[in-house]
Amino acid sequence: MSRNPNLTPLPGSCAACTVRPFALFRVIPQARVGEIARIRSGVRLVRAGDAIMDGVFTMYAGWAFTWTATNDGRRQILDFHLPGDLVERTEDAAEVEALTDSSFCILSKERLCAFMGNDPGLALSYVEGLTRDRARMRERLTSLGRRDAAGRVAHLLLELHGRLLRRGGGDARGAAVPLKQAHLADALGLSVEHANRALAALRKDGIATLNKGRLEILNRHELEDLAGWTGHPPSSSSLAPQTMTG
Amino acid sequence: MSRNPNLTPLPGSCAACTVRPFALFRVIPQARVGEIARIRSGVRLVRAGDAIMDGVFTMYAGWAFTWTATNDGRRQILDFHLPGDLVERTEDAAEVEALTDSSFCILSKERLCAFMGNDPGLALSYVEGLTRDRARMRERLTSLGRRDAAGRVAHLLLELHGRLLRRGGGDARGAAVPLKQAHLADALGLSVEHANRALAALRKDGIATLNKGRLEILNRHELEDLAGWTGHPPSSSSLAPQTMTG
DNA sequence: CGATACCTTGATCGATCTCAATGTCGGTGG
DNA sequence: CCACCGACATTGAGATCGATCAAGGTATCG
Repeated sequence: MSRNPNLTPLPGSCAACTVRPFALFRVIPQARVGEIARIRSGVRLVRAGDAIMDGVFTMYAGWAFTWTATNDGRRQILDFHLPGDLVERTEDAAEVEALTDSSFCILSKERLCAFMGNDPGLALSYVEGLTRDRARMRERLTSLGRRDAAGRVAHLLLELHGRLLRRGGGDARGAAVPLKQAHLADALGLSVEHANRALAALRKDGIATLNKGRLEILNRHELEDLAGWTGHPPSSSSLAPQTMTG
Repeated sequence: MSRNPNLTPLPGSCAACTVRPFALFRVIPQARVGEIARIRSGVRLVRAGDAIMDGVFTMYAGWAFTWTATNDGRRQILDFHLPGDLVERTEDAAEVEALTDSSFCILSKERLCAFMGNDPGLALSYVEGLTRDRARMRERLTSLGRRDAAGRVAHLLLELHGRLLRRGGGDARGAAVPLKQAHLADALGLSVEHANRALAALRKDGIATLNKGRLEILNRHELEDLAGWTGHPPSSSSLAPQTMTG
C-alpha cells in the first residue's frame, strides 16, 4: 500500500460537514445541527482494500462497496457507496470493503433510532435512502437479467456518473471513478476478461473510456442507447420526500 | 378469465384483518387498531393479469409482482408480493400486476405519512419492510450475477417457500406457488425454455417440483445445495426492529 | 370438439466463460 | 540509471451455458 495514503480527515463539527447536503442529516436545519453530534460515535480512516466492520456509518470521502461471497468462492458486488451515503454493515453474509482510502463517520445505532423517534423528518430521510437503494438494486437486477455485457457496463457507468454529478463531482464529460475492471465484473456478473472486452468496445466506438480511475463519456447518446437508459428521476418513492439527492 | 374468480373480500375492520400480523401495521397494538382505519382509503379486488394502478397498498390475498420492460420489449420481474406485503407503485417505469386474483387494502399516502410522523414505531416498521426488500433484491442480484440456471431457480423457490412459511402458508414439504414458468424466467433472467429445463432437472433428480400452482420440495438438502443457500435470518437491518416477518 | 394457454423437447447458434499467455506501467531495490 | 516485480489490463482459442427457433404435447374450458 502507498506510503502516502490519501486519508481525508473529517471536520470535527457536523456544521462544517461538506457531505451533509447529500446525507441522512440533510433534513436537519442548520440551527439544530448541534443536536446530531450525540448520534456520532466516532470517525474512521481506512485504507483501500480494508474491510469495514462498523455497523452504521456515513461515507465522508472515498468509495466503498458491499459484497458477498458465493458458494464457489466468487464475489458478487451488491452496491457501491459514495460520499454522503449511509451504509449499514449487518451480521449476515454481506461484507463492506473500502475501495479507495476512505473516511467515514460512525453513528450509534441506538441514538440514531432514538433521534428518529423524535424527529419523523429524519426517519423519512432514512426511508428515502432505503427506497433509493432498493431502486438502484432493481435497476441492477434489470441489467443482470436482461442486458448484455456492453449494456450492463454502460448502465453502471451512467448510474455512477449520475450519482457523482448529484454530489458535485465531475461534469458532463466524466468523473473520477476508481473502479478496477474486476469491480465492474463482480458487480455485473461478468468475468474480468469479458468486462475488459466490453470496455474495449466502448472505447473503440468512441463512446466512453474508463482509465486510471477516470471515466470519460465521449458520446452520451450512444452510451444511453446501449444501456437502455430510461433516465428515471433519482427518487422513486411515493412516500419519501423529494429532496433530489442520491 | 374465469367466470368464478377467486376474489377474496377483505374484512371491514382492521381488527379482523388476518394478514396484519405480517404487515406494516403489526406494530400497532390491538387497542389502537381503530386509529389506523383513517389511513385506509379503500379496498380493491383485481383479476389475475390486471395491472394495479394504486399507489400504496397492502396485499391481502393473492400474489402480485412488480416488473419493468426493457428496451427490446422483454420483461424483468423485480419482485413478487405476497399477502401482508406493502407495495408501492411509483410513477417511474415499474409496473405492478396481479399474478392471481387478488385483493388488497389501499392506503392514503398522506395519512400514512402523517401517522408515521406521530408514531415512530410505525415508521420503523416501514423501514423494516424496505430493508427486507433491499435484502431480497441483493439476494436476487447474487443469483443473477453468479448462479447458473438451476441455482437461480432453486434459490427463488427457497425464498418464496420461506416467505410463505413465515406467514403460515404451506409446510416443510411445499406450498402453493402459482407462478408460471414464464414468471420464473422473467424474474431470473432466463428464457422460458431454459427455465423449463432447469425445472425438469430438479424434477428428474427428485429435488423439487412446481406443478399446477404447487411447489413440492422433495429433497431440501440438495435444493439448498444447488441454490447456494445461506439461510440468512429474514431480517437484516441493524436498525429495524426484529419482528421476524417477511 | 376446437381453441387457447401453457409446458416440453430438439437442434442450432451465439454470448460469455475459462484457460493461458502477453503487455503495460508504476514502484522498488541495487 | 536499470532490472525486476506485482498489479492490472489485454488478447486469443476453445469450451459451455443458455438463447433462439421450431415443433409438438397436454390440459382446461367453452
